[in-house]
Amino acid sequence: MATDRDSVLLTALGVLSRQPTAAMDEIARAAGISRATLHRLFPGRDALVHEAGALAMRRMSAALDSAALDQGDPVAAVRRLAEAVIPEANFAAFLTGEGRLFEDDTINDAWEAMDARVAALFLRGQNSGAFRVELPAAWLSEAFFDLLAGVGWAVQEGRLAPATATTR
Amino acid sequence: MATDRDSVLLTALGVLSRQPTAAMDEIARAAGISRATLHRLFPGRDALVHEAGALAMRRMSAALDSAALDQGDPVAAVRRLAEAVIPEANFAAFLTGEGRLFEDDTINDAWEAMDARVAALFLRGQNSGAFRVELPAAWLSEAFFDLLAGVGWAVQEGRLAPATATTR
DNA sequence: ATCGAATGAGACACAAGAGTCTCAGGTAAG
DNA sequence: CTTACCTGAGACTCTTGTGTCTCATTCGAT
Repeated sequence: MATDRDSVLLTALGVLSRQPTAAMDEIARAAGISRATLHRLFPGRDALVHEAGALAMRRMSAALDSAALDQGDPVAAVRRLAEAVIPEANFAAFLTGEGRLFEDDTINDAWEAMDARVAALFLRGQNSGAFRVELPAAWLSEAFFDLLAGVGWAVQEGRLAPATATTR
Repeated sequence: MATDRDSVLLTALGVLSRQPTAAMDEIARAAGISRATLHRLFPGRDALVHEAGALAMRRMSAALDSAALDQGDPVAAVRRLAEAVIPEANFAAFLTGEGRLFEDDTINDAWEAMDARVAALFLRGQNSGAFRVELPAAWLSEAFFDLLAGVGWAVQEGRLAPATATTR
């Protein structure tokens, strides 16, 4: 886990989520390194965005882990989920915006696994009677990530600073 | 309003919402015309995406018009809104995905006007006691468009065919 | 059948970005 | 101090997409 690569990936994430067509040049300058070293760290643009996506996915998964979705009251779990995941909203925005990433099986599977975990939480809440049952849990999960990406966009455009939760 | 330009714009909309970096070549072939005529219709790529965005915005505005948001029961109005606008969800997905469009004042203003109309509906519902007041109406509007774009993405990726409403 | 306008196909130059390479300068370890 | 390694800067090639042009063909109207 070289911290250097990760720090470069984080700034790349920031640049690319604002401008998906940003050139390697701009990414390198934003990261404070030269284009040459950027190519030394990552063999090409594809590898860069791929690893950036993987990092974003790892961060989101870690956020889900920290929320302990399968424990305690479902309502409280959803609240924990929101609090844990909203700080990472920009990652969600990047992932949904960079559609090409879902051509990759690894990332696609990871995303579906996340989706399944959130859907399981909603399903648990529905079974326990805490949530409404009009909508399938899978839709609720989908909608949750849509809203999360929306928060990410909103933060990027500067019309949101300290976003908070309140769900359902 | 020459229908030919519009039909080309519609297919361009379809291609670009799936792949924002699609080349003029692909767009032309998807529209069944040659690259030359595409350039005869639209002076350049910028003009094409700009007009496509304007068309998408016109369609969404028309959908809002048909929903008569300021009349009748707020709950029924939201339901009408959803039914009118979900068929145009792909346009919303395109607009939110093509972030560069919002550098244009015309499109930006039109979007904000739409946002304001929806926010006004939610505010009206809140004032009449039909909707909850925990969330600002502006947030509800924002979230509504986020979900709409999400539906658009979902349809494009084929995991949704006859999407229906059910809101709140 | 003829004329005219629009279209498609292809060639062309131009620009931008990606990827590679070399070389000079700086830094840390010995 | 010296050496080995890493980095930045710049040049270079290659690819890709854009925009423009020309010319032959086709389609429709007269």
